[in-house]
Amino acid sequence: MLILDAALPVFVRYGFRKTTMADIARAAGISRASLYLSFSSKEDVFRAGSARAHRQTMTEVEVALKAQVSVFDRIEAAVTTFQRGLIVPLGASADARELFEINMALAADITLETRQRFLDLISLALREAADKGEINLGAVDTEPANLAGIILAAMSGIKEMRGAEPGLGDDTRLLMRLLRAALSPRPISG
Amino acid sequence: MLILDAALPVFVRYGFRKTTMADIARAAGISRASLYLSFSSKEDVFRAGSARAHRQTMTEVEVALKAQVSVFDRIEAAVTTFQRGLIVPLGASADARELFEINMALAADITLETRQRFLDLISLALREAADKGEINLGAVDTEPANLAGIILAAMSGIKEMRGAEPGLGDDTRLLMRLLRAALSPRPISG
DNA sequence: AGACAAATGGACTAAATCTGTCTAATTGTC
DNA sequence: GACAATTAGACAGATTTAGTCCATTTGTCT
Repeated sequence: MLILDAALPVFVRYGFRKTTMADIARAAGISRASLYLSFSSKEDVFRAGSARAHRQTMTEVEVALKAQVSVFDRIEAAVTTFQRGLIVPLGASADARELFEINMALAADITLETRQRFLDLISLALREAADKGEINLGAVDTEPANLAGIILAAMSGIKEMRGAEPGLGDDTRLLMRLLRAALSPRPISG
Repeated sequence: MLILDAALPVFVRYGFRKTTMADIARAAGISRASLYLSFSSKEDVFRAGSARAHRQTMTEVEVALKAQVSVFDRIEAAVTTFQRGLIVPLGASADARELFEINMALAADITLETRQRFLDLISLALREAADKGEINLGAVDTEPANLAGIILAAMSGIKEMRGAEPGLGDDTRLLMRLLRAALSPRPISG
């Protein structure tokens, strides 16, 4: 949807409150009347935009998890994709907090569903890798779902602390090295 | 003035229209009531902020023109300072056009005075350099004021075309090399 | 040309927001 | 406690916005 592609950057730039339907229509290159033919309210635009971004990002995440590389590389790619699609854009906004709250008020279901689906996909990847002997879960003695939960929690924690700073990528890579070292079936050094 | 230091980034971020007195007060860490103790209106805040930025930048420009280096280096430093203080910040705004127009509506006098003063300073530097034989104006057969005018015009033209792109600095340096080559008393190649 | 659907400009009301002003209460300082 | 500075909060009036509606225009198809 072209309108949503135009609307999301406007929300990111001005925040929800300061963004008007006229702003969105202008950005989309249509009239305000036309905008109301597609969406019934500003909340509606935002909800649809959030849903679109979540759907789009998850499609990319699924692609990343299908690549013919190690499970670590696939998970790292999935995490990076998730961050770039749903975390960094919000962090780049001057009104990140407002947008987060509005998103939770208007599109909590989509957001929580997406988060859960991301968890499931990571869990599945870990479980399959464990079955193939690619990784060794015995060393950390836990279920794939718990590991996936840790990864997601660390991601949001890193985001919380670093905001839109460049260090975000570094911390994420460090997290991935940790995972790699902990789950590799053979000792790293010896 | 702390309030103005806080207010200007807000104007740059949201534009004049979308910026409210509540936004400015919040950014300055004071109450809206207090803000009205110092300024009588939003226009007043903007005007004072513009004046402050212009004054501050011109002070820096004067310092740059006093350095003990070649007239070319002094002028280049002055131009860079001018750009960094008054051009780039506006260009970084999403509402650059609105801010420019508002500035011309509310603070045209300050802006034009500053521009004229900048012209005079550059002219003076060129004239003094010519008197000392550091540069040769005969090759271009014109007055220092005209040369200064060209420099300022080229600056605004470059800004117009490149916006906030990184190429702005490159074009400016090229302009300075041109100036250097044209005014050097001895031929560059022989 | 004529028929048809989609998009538009513009008008409109009600609700929300913002401005600028004011006062009583609060805060911090001497 | 006295004092000045700052504040929260209320307020009226002006401006902006949301959401709706319709007559007109635009573009497409036959």
